[in-house]
Amino acid sequence: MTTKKATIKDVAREAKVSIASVSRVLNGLGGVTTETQNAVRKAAAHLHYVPDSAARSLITGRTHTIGAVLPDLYGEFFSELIRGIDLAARAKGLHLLVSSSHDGVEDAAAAVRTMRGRVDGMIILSEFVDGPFLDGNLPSDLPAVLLDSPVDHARYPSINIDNIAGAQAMVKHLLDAGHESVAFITGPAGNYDSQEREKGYRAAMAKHAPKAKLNIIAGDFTEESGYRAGQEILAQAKRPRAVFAANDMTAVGCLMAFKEAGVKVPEDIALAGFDDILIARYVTPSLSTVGVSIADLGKSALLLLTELMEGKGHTGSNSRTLRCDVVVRESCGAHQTNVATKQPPALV
Amino acid sequence: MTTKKATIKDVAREAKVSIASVSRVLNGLGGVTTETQNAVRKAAAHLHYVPDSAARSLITGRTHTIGAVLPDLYGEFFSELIRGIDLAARAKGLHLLVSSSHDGVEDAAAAVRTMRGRVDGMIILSEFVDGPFLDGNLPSDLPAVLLDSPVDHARYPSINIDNIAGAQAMVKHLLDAGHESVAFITGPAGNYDSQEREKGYRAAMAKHAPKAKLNIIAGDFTEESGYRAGQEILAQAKRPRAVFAANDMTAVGCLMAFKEAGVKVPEDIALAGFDDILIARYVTPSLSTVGVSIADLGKSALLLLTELMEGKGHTGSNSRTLRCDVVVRESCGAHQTNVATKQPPALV
DNA sequence: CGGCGGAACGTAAACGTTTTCATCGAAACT
DNA sequence: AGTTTCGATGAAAACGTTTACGTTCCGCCG
Repeated sequence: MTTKKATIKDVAREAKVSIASVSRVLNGLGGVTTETQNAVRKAAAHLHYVPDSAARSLITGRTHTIGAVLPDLYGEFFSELIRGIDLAARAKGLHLLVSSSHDGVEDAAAAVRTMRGRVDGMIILSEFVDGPFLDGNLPSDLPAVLLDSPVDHARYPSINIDNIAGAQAMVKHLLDAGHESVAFITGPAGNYDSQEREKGYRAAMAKHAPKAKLNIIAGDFTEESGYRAGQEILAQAKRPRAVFAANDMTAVGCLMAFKEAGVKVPEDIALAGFDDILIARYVTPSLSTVGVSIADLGKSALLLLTELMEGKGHTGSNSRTLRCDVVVRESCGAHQTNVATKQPPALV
Repeated sequence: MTTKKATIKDVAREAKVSIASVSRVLNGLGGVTTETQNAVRKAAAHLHYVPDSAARSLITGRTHTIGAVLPDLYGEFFSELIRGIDLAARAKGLHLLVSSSHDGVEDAAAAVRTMRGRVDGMIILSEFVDGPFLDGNLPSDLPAVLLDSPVDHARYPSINIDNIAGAQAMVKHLLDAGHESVAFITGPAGNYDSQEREKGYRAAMAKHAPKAKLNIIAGDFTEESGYRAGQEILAQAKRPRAVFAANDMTAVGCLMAFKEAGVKVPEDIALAGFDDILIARYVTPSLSTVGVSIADLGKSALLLLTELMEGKGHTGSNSRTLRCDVVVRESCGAHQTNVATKQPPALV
């Protein structure tokens, strides 16, 4: 990195060709002798030439950058998501412009707007986006994919976690483990994920324990709310045999309440969460939960976005849904080589 | 977002002025009548005009974007760091280009190079950077600040966590709590943070327990290595009364080994980590540790970077160091309103 | 041998800004 | 009243590319 930066003109002069030829060679457009190709490459290398991305963007209209607009996520979710997006983006030769920590509509709108013209596409994860928001803040020709969003917009596909199936599977698992009554602690009232998970809970109960009564306690995804919900549950006349919290932090709070009251988990009451955050493995007892590969979510989003960017418009049905898995640990009472639930031997 | 995008010419035509005046108004350069100002603003608003950032970058040479190059960090550290940087950047009207998950020199070098020309400055956190790396991959006129790096480069300042002081404080705390012998579990051999923390351990021991023998076990920052180290410690002829691990994950692994062996923490042996990751609060017993405000680290880095970008070059001494604090929880045996270690009443 | 097609290459326009410089008029001075 | 000064404005250059279009040259076919 010695002197001033070399331009395409310098390369052209050094290689004794026109700038058009330099451009052709460096972009691999063909129509150039191998001879001049070599001359150009040599000159470019010699001068440490790097094309000016601003000039290029100006004329091509492409930035080779995609933008990610994210809310104030908890650590792990955030890092995994970015990791997934970034890795996939790099593989496609794209840069990643990040704007995180938005906690209001106006905040998110501002972020989206300032990215205008700086990106070729966007990945948006925000509970505030809806149809009007998108129509009002996104240039109509900018490809975008929505993450974990209920909105079904004609122009923008979305990728969702299969909350319903995941919750359903966990509730079934609890039921199968012999806990005939299971309570559910919700997330914040308007939250999409929470609503979906509740649907899963209801569906599983309806299907596998039709005569059991539903037992739904309000929470808001915080540890604090889980703690209160736990106390509430202990105060109930007829305690449930198991508790399924809408996310892991809530479950952890609930666990604290149980511990404090001397109620044993899972012996007295089983417990499960959703998300499989890192902490889940380290609380005592370790927390059974529903896991999602967040990195895959990010990767899928980017891949879908690049498809959009490469012309094929949103056909209206390219939304995808990502499956999630029950991860069994100690808190649900069905852990380890449990002889009772062991599989029958294979027939061969 | 109705039609095609409006350019400065369109605004000029609509406002019946020259493009120069439009530019002047929109950039607040003065030398324009309030009358024309209004006309321009009105026209711009009417056309939904947004200046083309590529064209602007092309001529001004500034991108209003800063780049962050980061390794494969664990969740919380990563998200907090980005959050700190992003928030500070937004406050300064800067965008954030992220490239994460680098696990090799070549990887990091590539990331740095592709950002060339797209950013006005860089924040780099990588164990691979050293003098030659910087000289070879960074344009000489590009401001950059290093995070948590030992390199003392004339051109690039760095911001470091005060590992030594933090470790020293924790060891002193353990000693003060009555644990006369404390062992130390290191991080990976070449790791800078680990080395600094070890220095702190040695310094504190030398100062506050000069006759005690040093007891250093090798680890590598992983939970697994902590587990092995824990077993090793239990096998020692003369067990230490306390263990200080170079990071929290190691401490957690160590804790698992102790639990498994039926050794009680902190009664039989006290334990402390470093980093204050989220998990530290949730293990049983909760882990005493040394906390750092990572978000502040990111924020400081950005602020320092903007100073560099605003002209005042690196004076050679604008490296900063961020203090960290002992956070006392259960595992060190000095928790709660411990009368023995209460402060004497103030003299007034 | 003349015309023609195509490959290689160069010229110049275009992208949308910022910024220098010249112009113009009016106000302010002598 | 003539001249100067100054503030507001516009014309045009410049930034570094890509790309449409022309030009040249060569080989080929009729």
